[in-house]
Amino acid sequence: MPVTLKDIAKIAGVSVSTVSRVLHDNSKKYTISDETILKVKEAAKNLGYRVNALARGLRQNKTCEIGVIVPDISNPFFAELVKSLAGELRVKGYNIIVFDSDEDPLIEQSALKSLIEKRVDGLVVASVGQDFTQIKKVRDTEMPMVMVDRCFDELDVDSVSVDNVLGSMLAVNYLINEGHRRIAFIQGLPGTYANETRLQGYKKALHNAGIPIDKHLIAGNDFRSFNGYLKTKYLLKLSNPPTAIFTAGDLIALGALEACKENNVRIPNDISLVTFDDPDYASYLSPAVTAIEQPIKKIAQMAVAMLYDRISDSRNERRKILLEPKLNIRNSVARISSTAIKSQPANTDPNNTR
Amino acid sequence: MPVTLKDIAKIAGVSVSTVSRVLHDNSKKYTISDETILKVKEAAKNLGYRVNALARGLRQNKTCEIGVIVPDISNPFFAELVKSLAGELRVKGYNIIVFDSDEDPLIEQSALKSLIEKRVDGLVVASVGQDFTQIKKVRDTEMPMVMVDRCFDELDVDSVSVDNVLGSMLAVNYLINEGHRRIAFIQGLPGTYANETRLQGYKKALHNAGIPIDKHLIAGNDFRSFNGYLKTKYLLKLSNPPTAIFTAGDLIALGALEACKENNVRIPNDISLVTFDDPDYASYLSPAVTAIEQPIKKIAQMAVAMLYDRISDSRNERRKILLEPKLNIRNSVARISSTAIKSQPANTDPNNTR
DNA sequence: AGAGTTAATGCAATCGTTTGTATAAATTAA
DNA sequence: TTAATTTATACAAACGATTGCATTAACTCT
Repeated sequence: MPVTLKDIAKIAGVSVSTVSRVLHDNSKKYTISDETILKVKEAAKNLGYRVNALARGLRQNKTCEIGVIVPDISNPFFAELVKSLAGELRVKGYNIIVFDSDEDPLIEQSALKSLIEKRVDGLVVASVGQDFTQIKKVRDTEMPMVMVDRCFDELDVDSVSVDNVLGSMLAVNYLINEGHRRIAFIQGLPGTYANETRLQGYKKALHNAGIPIDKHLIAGNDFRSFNGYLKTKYLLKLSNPPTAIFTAGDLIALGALEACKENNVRIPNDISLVTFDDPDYASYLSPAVTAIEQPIKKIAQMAVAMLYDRISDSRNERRKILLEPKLNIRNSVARISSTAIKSQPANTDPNNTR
Repeated sequence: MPVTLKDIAKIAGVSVSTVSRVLHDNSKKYTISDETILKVKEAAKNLGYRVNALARGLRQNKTCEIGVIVPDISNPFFAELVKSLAGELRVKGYNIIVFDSDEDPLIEQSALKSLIEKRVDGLVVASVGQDFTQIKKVRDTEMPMVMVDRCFDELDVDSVSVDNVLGSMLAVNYLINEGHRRIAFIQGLPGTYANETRLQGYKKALHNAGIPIDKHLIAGNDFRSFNGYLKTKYLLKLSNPPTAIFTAGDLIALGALEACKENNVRIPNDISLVTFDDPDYASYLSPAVTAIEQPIKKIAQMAVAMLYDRISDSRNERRKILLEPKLNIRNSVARISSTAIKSQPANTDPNNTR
């Protein structure tokens, strides 16, 4: 059985409260003789004392734990985010409890339940959901919470994310500048914040350029790679296929690459590719993929700062932070001459055997 | 303030113990009238009761939490491992508390401390360490623990990992069969289990083939990509450079790719590459990289099963499990004719401008 | 020398559960 | 009808810490 204050008290011949003060209480409110301090510390060390965080948390009504929920920790974006959050929080004296909701609202819900029961001091949530009833319930609690990446426009809640609309516009504008007109969008899970805002940016960029939106060029239904694979196959089979694909997430792009490879469609010669998210390996892909980079570290920093503010003072007003994305140009986009676009179908490459 | 059993008891007009039994106790040891059950459940629902896991854990002496420590959660291998562990444990009713030690033994140590203080029911540890004094101390506790991926040969402790020696041999034997003789090894952190065993396999394969070990061809000192980058640059500059590089981890391979790209060294034409670890994106890299795949899901399953055994019965003997790795052949290795090898220096390609 | 301080420590309540034992009322058995 | 049993519930002691208050002894001041 683990050692308790009581055990130490017995051996050191003092009371439990004295032991507690020696070991944990730094407020010099109580004076304790050097001799006692020595005896207690000695005994604690010999017995290998470890404070019971449950008992302490119960008594102090705080746990120094922050709950983190992400939809998919194997997605490099979230892995990096979790790492950054953990780093930021560690220096502030907090540990994190991570839940992977596996893109499943039910798991997310049970994760929320668990974390609340554990009495974490705060929550950082990247929600799967298209629907915010559960999140709203938590917000209406005194539980400090900030949402990251996946949040809800309509819900008044602290949140930090990248400016997805701007990100998509950067990507699509770049494609347009390179001469593309038929630009497909393979989206993630419809109804989610990340997806809707990215879609919105895509549409806005096309609209600004006076390019009508062709709904056959918008496909996809989740953020996984298989979705990218399937929808790329579909797009390549269109009678009038796109000259460029913009994917809503890194995994989708991976799937798109696979589909192109299988169909012997070369990037960027036969079709161009840009993706939202910029994982470390993007520059080593075949070809190096042009991508929208999110400032992950900064997202984590802001989220932690906001959470900290809310923990300290729950009564200030809620904020929604948008950070700037960045376009990293690599080799997955081909320039198309505008004459070619006007005079003939996009796919002019005889090697393209799709 | 959160709702407690007391609040419910007051409203329902019964005692706290009755409330507790209605809400949580499934042992039909105590009979409670339907009327009371209804009243209590009603009140609990109305008040939005959430059990306090701290109080419960304290009383029951268990938390249903498992601590997980990994050296780098942004490494896809560990991200995937954590995800698998979380999935396996969730169905068994356990949550996980993840710590990222950031390859730092001091952080690992403080993570261990935190987790023990939190009274987790068990630990799954992929240790950074070259040194197992801390881990040994934990093992000698009644805390159930299993080590994964990074363990210690000399320490008697439950562990699950891939057969690293075999994995390296698969990789190196394959290179040898393709005609390579000058095979470099870019290693990870020396002194760690994963590294030493992989190095051992590398040496053994060379030895079995009667190829002497050239210590200039063994370089590197951690598992990060920058290490791969630097050491590849170094290897390329050797007067008698290797014809193939075998890297000890996926991130190292990424660094190697970058260095080759910068030096206009083509893979596999100018140099071949094989890596330990096989992340999802490996097949989409430029070129698709031949890699040693670890059965991550199986590692997680075994680890959880073993941990579970130990939690149920701490007195059975400790086991060390080795799982089989798999060689996934892709396009990063060139066949070298044996005549070329015998008659002239390995690098015969005039395009190689290193 | 007595009053007032200060130093050093102990007592006991508390946090929110769980759970063994006790108890009262209702039912059954003899 | 009374003892034995069952049903339904309450009491109270843990779990291991923290912390306001009380207490004792020693010291300082006048």
